Amino acid sequence: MSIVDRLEDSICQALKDAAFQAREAGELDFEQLPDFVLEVPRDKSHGDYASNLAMLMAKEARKPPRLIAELLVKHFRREGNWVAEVEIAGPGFINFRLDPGWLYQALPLAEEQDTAYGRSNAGQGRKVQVEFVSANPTGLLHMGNARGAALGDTIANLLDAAGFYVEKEYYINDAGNQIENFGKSLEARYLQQFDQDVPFPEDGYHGEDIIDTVKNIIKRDGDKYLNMDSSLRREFLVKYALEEKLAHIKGVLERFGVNYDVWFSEQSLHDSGAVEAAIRELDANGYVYEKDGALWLKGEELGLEKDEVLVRNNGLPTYYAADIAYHRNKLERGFTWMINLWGADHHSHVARMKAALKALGYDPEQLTVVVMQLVRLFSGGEIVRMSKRTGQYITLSDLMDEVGKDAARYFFVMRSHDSHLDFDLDLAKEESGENPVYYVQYAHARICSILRQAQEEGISTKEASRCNLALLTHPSELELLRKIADFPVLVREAALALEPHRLTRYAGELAGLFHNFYTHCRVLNSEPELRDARLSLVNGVRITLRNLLTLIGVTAPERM
RNA sequence: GCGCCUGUAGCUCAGCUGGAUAGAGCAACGGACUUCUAAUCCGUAGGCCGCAGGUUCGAAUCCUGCCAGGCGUGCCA
Repeated sequence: MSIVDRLEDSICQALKDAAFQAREAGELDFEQLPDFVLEVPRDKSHGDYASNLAMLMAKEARKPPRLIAELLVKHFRREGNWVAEVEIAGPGFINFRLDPGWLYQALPLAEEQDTAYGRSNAGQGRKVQVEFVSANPTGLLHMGNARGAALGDTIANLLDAAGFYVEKEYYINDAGNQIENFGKSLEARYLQQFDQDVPFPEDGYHGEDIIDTVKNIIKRDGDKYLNMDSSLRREFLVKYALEEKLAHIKGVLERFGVNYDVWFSEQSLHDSGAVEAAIRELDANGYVYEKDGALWLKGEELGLEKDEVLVRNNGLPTYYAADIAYHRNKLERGFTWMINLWGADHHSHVARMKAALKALGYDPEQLTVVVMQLVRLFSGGEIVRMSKRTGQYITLSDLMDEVGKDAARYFFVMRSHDSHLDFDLDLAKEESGENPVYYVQYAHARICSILRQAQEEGISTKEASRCNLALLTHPSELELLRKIADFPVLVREAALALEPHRLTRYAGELAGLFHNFYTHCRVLNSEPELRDARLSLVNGVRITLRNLLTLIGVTAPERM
């Protein structure tokens, strides 16, 4: 448990005890304590913590909030919770001022836990799966996929740090219509390479990349597929192209710092009969009927807007049916929490997926879909136009060439997932503090520089617990300590909320506090005792920054 | 039409389960380098929190209606 949690728990407990004691003394009347909060006030003059308990009790106790606050304060016990002062303010807030001593505990803790600082056991080993990107293996990764990759990977990192057992998975859509389509497109490009005048399929894949793919095929196998039955030819072409595309996607994601535990093939669900089995189970549960030669799911009965097709009248199961089988498979593998990252264009699928889980007898709450809004690229203040029709777009690979992995990952995580993301290419390339990534990385590099020089000057680093940390009294030092102490709470809460953007926000704040400290406090030229305490502080910031950047998938450079 | 998301400073966005006087970064303006990396720091200015009601001690936050933008509303995925 983090020192912040411990502190907050003990103050809350003392508040509750105070209320019960007041009741015992016959001064206060209530049945049950309301759900009150203990929070950090915006305004520092309101102390380190404030509680609204007295105001919430006013109605039931039929006493003015300020009077209740007085009673609570009278019975409030300060032992063991670092509370130095208690005061009543405003409409009935109880404000607490703490002995700064509690903050100093953060440094020995961070130092001792080192790379584990920030981790917790909130998840208690619960088995969770994060499925993300899952782009069709028929093309290249675009900006939407890139955002999904950065967000998904960071969410997985967060959950891992919060004590969950996490597996990352990529669902390969290697079946169904789009593969059919892919085959037609490949075939057309293939034949075109031999100067045959074949029309390109209307809904085909226009990307230039598949022209390269067929060229590679020709390089390897020549005209082997030229005089061949069309369906057989497509089968060969698709098989080759899927392998190539998938290998490419894997490579790009690896370069982006994303490594999956499982690559799951949709086709395998068809081959194993899992799709059929899922439909049978839905049927057994009474949610399936036949109409117009197709099999339908009784969506309306499950709260959907309309019924949905599971198997088309041509006998082929829909993507939906396969997805139902897929999620059933996930649950059968023992995951009790499934997290999917989907683009906003798939949001209507969320309700359908949850309805299906319900129909299978599972709790829909076991699935959380993080829906991401669209990404717009900006360059020179102008939107970079992308065309799906012509296949002209900036890929994740291009983006990394342009701005680097660190900036790309940081920028994608910076915004809340349900907010549109304007990605400023110029800013991401900028090597200055205007670029939020550099700003944070620079703080880390500066710290490393100080520690390096200390070492060069032969200053031996002392353990935090052996330093006189009470010498750290400058406001910028206290704020830094407070921020470091908060880190484990931040990680836990960002994980449970599935909100990685809290990390980048915190990163900017922590780096800012450090830069401020840096200009106001000297480390190496201070008196030895103070110097050692500050070295310890700076080291605590280093550990926190490094762990933080690691969660985001961004490097923490020692020099810049 | 219906469903989901969004609307907060000039721009890009935070604001956790409702809490005290609404925040950050950038842009603007004014300052700070003999001293551990100026890729930095400090200060100033900037707001009917889309609009209108409601809930209550208290609303950017919850509810309802409206306005604006995005996405969706296939036997596509």
